[in-house]
Amino acid sequence: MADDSNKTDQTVDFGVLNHLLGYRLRRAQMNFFSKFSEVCSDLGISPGLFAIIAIVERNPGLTQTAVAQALGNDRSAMVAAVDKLEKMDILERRPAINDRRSYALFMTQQGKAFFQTLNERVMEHEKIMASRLKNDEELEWLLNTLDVLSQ
Amino acid sequence: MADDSNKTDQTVDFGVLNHLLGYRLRRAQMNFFSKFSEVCSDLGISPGLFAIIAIVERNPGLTQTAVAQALGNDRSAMVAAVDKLEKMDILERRPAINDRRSYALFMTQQGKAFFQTLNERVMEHEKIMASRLKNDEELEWLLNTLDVLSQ
DNA sequence: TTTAAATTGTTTAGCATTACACCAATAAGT
DNA sequence: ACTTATTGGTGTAATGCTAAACAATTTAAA
Repeated sequence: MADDSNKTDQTVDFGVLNHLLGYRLRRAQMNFFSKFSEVCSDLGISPGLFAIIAIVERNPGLTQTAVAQALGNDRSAMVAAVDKLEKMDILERRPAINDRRSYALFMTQQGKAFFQTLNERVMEHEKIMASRLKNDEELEWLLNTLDVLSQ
Repeated sequence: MADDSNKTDQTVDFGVLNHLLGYRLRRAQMNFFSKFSEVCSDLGISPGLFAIIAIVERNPGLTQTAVAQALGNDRSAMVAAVDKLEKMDILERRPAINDRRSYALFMTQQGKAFFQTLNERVMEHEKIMASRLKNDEELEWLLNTLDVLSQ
């Protein structure tokens, strides 16, 4: 009806926004981000830090830039992150054996144990969110579809 | 095999990260964000600004906080955004008729035309991304699924 | 009616993220 | 030997998000 008076009713028409993948993706991702923070903030771990830990845990000895490239981050952003994780005694820098410029990243003993509990929490949260889907097949389909849209 | 030597091979094992919805969502959303910027940065419109315009276009007369609540933003973040959109002559603040505290937001004449071209670009980009999916049914399913994961 | 509480737009500050240019040390290619 | 590329690191600017505070104003309570 598009009258020129002020809107006082509660309903808001989202129009094209409701059919845009980008907007829906943003809402879903922000929800995951806040939920993740609720679950892991007391451990001092953000989603970004968790990603770094997960990569180093599965690929011990990677250099900082290798981790940054894998995650699509800037090299410079790794410095503060690794500094923090090193101070938290989760991982450590060791001089690379064949390149005196670079460090190789390894989990500390305590870091390995820390990742266990951290991973448990994340997987628990993941299960809760995944339980909103119909079945495992739908979850697999969603993961694949998101991957298709990521390149 | 988890040897203690430095990794020199190209392949990186993403481990649990590959199966986490949050990580896949983030990658997909970041891809959409950068693609959106490529398409609309010359118009000076970010995804967040587009959302505001889309809401005001469909709901003329909403107050700033009403738009903020609809989009899940903070009221304070609206100020700079509306300032910018007002300077770009896309929308305007009018004093609310029944509340001298608040402004009602309306599209300008030029703003309506601007939204036309802006919307065309966004929908074109949307079609390209959606074409990666199998069919319209899959797109609808994805939109619904993302909505389920957004609350 | 008077008073207290809530709301609106706004400003400001802090925080994290991202991007970019730059640097010294080192490695690699010619 | 010499040039170029790479690595970790620093600094900086822009951005987005939160939270707190504030004056003006509205609403609710007494």
